[in-house]
Amino acid sequence: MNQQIRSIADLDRVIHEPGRLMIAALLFAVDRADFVYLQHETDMNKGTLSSHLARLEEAGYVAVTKTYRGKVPQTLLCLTGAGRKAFEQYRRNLKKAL
Amino acid sequence: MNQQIRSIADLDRVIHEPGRLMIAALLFAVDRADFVYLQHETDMNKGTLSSHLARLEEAGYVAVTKTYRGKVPQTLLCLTGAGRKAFEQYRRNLKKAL
DNA sequence: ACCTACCGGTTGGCGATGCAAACTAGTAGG
DNA sequence: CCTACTAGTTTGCATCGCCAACCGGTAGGT
Repeated sequence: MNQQIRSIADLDRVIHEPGRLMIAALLFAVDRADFVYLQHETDMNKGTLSSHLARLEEAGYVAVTKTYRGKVPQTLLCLTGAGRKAFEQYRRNLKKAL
Repeated sequence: MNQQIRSIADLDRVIHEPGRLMIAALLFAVDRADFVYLQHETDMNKGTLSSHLARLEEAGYVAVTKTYRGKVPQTLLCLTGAGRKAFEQYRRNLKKAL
């Protein structure tokens, strides 16, 4: 099993899922975003977005902060250190492979 | 929804699955391989490999040729034109995104 | 006060998917 | 004949992604 192929087999499945990859890529770039922004940017419905965020949080890759903007609730998301690392590692692996 | 993110959402799920991505990358490089070679190269068990190959064939991305090497059966795999195209498109999309 | 509509998000149910164990078909050796 | 091996395929299950329905709260209309 050669090295390029190995790096594909090692891809982090949490990040690999396109929905979550979009989220990770966005948060990696902007560092902090709210739920609604992500929803529009990724073109996912709320349910899908919510479940992907839950998965990323559970993996320790994003931090979720619930707050209020005036009187309306707002959920803020940002990548954790582990999240940035995982995303960078994921990118390296893919580059090695392709 | 910006362009980089769009290109993630457009990733071909048939190719995106790591098991199949390995197969596609290998076949893209070597152009023709048999089942056993793929199995060792990808480190998948036969069942997994078989089902991924079936999916790729059904998508029209790989051509499956059953033949014999002496008296033992041998299944040869190679990427079709559509397969090469899909793989190249997949690579372009990822590069745009990362 | 009540009703309706809307915003921000979560949960439930279901169909699709990946995976490995079990199975099949044919070959070779004892 | 019996056992073991090669080369794959099928079956069953557990997980996953996705959308619809739901929930809590706010704002506006009557």
